[in-house]
Amino acid sequence: MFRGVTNINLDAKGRMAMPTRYRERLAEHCGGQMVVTIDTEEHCLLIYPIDEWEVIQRKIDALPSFNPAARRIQRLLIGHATDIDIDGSGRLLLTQPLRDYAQLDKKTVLLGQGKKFELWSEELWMQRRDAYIEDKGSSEGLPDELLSLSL
Amino acid sequence: MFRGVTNINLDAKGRMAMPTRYRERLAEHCGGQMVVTIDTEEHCLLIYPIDEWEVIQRKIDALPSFNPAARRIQRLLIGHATDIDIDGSGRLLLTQPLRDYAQLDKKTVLLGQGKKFELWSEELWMQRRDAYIEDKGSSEGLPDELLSLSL
DNA sequence: CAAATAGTGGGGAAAAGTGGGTAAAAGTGG
DNA sequence: CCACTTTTACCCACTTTTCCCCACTATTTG
Repeated sequence: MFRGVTNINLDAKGRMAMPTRYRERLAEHCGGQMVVTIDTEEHCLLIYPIDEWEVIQRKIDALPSFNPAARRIQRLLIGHATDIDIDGSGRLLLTQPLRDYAQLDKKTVLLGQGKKFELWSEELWMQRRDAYIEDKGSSEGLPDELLSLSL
Repeated sequence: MFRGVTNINLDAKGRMAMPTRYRERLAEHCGGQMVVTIDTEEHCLLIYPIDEWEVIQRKIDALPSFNPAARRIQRLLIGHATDIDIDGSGRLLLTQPLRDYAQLDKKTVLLGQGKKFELWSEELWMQRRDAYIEDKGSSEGLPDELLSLSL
């Protein structure tokens, strides 16, 4: 279970140093093999350990091909999914298309999100986060599981 | 069950000394491993023993990814959840993002709240507390469990 | 009033982050 | 098919930050 927020600077080559506290787990869990793809709802990247990703890809593959929404998800998610290994210094080399999509320059933010990570441009994340915080109390559309949640 | 209110000064490095009366319980209960995250409705921090937190995270993780309200909670709560161990002197080193969110400078207030703690900036807490006291009698919207509660 | 315990502050070793440089590999064109 | 160019990946060294530990001060209690 990943969690927590980390500010990370990409270097001139577009490499992202994975925070050390995750590295050991990732190394033993999947040998540092990751899959990076895009979030279809937000301009951020999703970073999965390869085994977690494969489970998800199988589910997406199984969606009905003639449903337009399903096709959209398939093309976007699977189409952008890129295999990237963590190098000897614990870094991920992000490809140009991925960086472009999420508008990543130097300053980025990595969010632990359970079985995956999200990578945001710092600027975009701040905006999104502030919007979310403003948004409190709007409890329409909450799933029942959430309404009964006791924190 | 934690309870009670304590005034605590953060030091120059942003460290918060956990009151001694809680330390022993926390040490044997979870080895001093804590998880600190933000409250999505108020500008304060939530501090959980790690085992309590893991239960909550599993529930939140399981929420549907395409529900916007669920995404909001996931990004805010899990995204900000930071693993922090109590150091040899019984202190928690709070990260910059967490301190920023709750507007913590030096003077803070720690509230025991059952299975978790809340940490407020003293100033914000005073305001909030006064507002709550003013607000008495507004018993609309109380859940049934509360209406039938006998103190 | 003294001793013990809690609170506070800071310094330094170790680890993490960062930035190239070079060698190998892949791609391209003649 | 070979040679040249460009890209990729791996490695090493340097800088910065983190965190751990120790010492000092304040406060409480017997």
